[in-house]
Amino acid sequence: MALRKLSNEPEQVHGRWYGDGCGMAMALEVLGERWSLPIVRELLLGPRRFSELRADLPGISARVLTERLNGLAETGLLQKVTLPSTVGVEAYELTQWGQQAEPIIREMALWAMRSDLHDETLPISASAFALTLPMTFDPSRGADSRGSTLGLEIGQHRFIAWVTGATVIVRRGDTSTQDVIVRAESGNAMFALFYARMPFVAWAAAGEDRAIMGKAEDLSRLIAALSWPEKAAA
Amino acid sequence: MALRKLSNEPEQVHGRWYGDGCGMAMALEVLGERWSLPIVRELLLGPRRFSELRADLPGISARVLTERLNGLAETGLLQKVTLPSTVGVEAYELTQWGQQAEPIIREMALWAMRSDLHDETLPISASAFALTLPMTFDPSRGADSRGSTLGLEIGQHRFIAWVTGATVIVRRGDTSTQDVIVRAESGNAMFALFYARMPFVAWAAAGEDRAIMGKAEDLSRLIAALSWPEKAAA
DNA sequence: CAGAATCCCATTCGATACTG
DNA sequence: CAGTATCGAATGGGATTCTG
Repeated sequence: MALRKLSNEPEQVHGRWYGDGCGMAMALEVLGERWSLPIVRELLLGPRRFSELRADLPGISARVLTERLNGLAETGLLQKVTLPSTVGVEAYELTQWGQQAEPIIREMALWAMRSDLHDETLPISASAFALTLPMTFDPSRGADSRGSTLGLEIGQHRFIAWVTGATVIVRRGDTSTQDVIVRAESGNAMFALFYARMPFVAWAAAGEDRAIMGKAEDLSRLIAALSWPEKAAA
Repeated sequence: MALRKLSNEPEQVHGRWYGDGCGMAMALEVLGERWSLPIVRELLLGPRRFSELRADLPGISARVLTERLNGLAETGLLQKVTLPSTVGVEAYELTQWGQQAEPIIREMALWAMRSDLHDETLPISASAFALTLPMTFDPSRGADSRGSTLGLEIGQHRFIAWVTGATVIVRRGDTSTQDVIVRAESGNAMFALFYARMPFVAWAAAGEDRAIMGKAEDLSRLIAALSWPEKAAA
């Protein structure tokens, strides 16, 4: 294994461990199990509750989610917390180290986006969409919105985003006071607006609960600064 | 699934696929199986033969290696080639797209290196060691070696490396004509020299087939510019 | 709602042996 | 050397049920 032993488990010279001193192999042992990375992705923008994770990761079973959360907590990627805001609500939050896995997820996503095999029409979670903004932001395309803030409402999810220097910051947060607010029912609907670049009016009319409120020009400027990676693979 | 269907496989709504439009999920479907990323890592610095891969990935079975090579070839990450140098020798080579997976591996490795759980004393392959050089190179630490080249001899492996601008380039290649040549029996031995920073003489004496030949000061300068990430996790 | 406990099947992995 | 073939064992993980 590429992990120091956490407890006194039986010596397993073969078995599941790579036994490889390369850091990548150790990362695989911590994050390589099925569903681990999607869970981390869902937590990157803020703590989530068990049922929220289940809802945002269609296909995961309660059993596997429990196992992964416990495993990731044992290895120090996340921890169970009681949210200060509401009373007694428990949630899972990335540790600092877990948060630092973001570049791994970013590079995987950017790599996949460049492939013809990637199917953008599949359902995409609110978090996954929100994370594309910093991934695809290209500061050379302008969009210095003088501190203008964007509110993103995707189903029940609420994010705020703003451009600072060469990057976009995204967090979960209250959308009500932002300069421009965009609402849609799903990440895929947001994709149509931000990357397929449907005209605002047509886009808003194409769904039940879609809206663009506030300074639409700020939104235009941000969208213009996003660039989906070009397809480069066979 | 997050892959467009490659052929007419049975519709598998559940099963192994994430069904997630996020690029990361697609990457997991292509690269997430056990041994896939270690195989790609071993190919990053140049084509390798079947038996070489087996030797450099201790623990992989012929069956799994075959399966992975075929699978990765199907998805376009690598291809079987006949090496031009020797007659009729077949090997596996990354495609351009496969080569672009390097940032994924780099971020995973850098992330793991920062963890206390990472055990650097485990065996490390020659390729994995060679790949650490560009990962840990910090141009702000000097080491502009005026085009000086380094030959790395690790067991039967031969790499050349040189500093260009802010990065280190590493490739498989002939070591005989380089400015300074380092030879050792394993990646771990190299680790002791480059990162544990044993004094050259003591280091060379600590193993059977170790040597530093040529301009030792060039080697010193390079080593001084490498910085293993600091441990940052619990 | 948040998980623990069972059950059970499909897959996968690894070891060994075999072949062109 | 470059894989195939076969087989046993482990386990991953989906579905269901139960509990506090």
